[in-house]
Amino acid sequence: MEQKIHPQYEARANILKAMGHPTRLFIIEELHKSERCVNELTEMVGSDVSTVSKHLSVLKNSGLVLDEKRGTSIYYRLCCPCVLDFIGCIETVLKTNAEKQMNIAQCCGIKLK
Amino acid sequence: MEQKIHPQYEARANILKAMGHPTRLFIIEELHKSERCVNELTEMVGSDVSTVSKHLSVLKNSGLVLDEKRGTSIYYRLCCPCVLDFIGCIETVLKTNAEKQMNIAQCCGIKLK
DNA sequence: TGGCTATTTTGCTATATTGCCAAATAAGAA
DNA sequence: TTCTTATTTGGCAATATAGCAAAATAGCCA
Repeated sequence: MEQKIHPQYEARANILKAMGHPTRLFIIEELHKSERCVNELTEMVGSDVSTVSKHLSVLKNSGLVLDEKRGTSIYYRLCCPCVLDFIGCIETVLKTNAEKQMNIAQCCGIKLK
Repeated sequence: MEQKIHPQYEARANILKAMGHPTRLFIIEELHKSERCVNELTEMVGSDVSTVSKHLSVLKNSGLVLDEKRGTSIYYRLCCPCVLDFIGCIETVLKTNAEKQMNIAQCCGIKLK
């Protein structure tokens, strides 16, 4: 039986899956601005520190971030800043969808603000 | 209580999540080459047609693909081909990780083929 | 109409993810 | 050493996802 979906797709999907969570996406963007320790990120995210730690571990396992211990804290930073280039395209998708919905609404005679 | 993670991140994460599955990633790449109907994709993927249909519905709901009925078949095509630009960066991440692992192995005196 | 083809939906089970709490770990300061 | 801070881990419940098979739906053609 032929293997149709190659391991290559698994590897790529893992990275996209790691990015596919609002909190992790937020963290990625934050780390794009500057490195941060768990404590700081927890403050920004607003959920339990263990939750943030687990999100960071997902990002680390997928190879998207690196960590470095300095003093009493562990600082995380983005491994490949190019992942932020995705956002532009994603915004294009979102905009396209929004416009599509607007057109549908207008065709139905619904007035939008 | 301040809302820390904005809806914007939810929307973006949804698109990344939709891409974060090996089969769906395969389908996206296939649709990048040319539009395809469910039948053709099912053949290529090698799993049940209902499974492929569900994956396509995920991609459609996230706005990544469009469908058009022609004759008895429904043809899917990529909405925003730019999503394929991600792959280059993802490969960079994967390559970086692979090299990191190789270095670790070499430091441990493990010989690689 | 009935049969055929293409696709989607539903029902189901197995598995994975999320997020919180509490406990464990690590390391610096007193 | 004990106290404190920073982070990770384990346990657990709620929720979401994946994939198959069967049933339902839609549209074409004789």
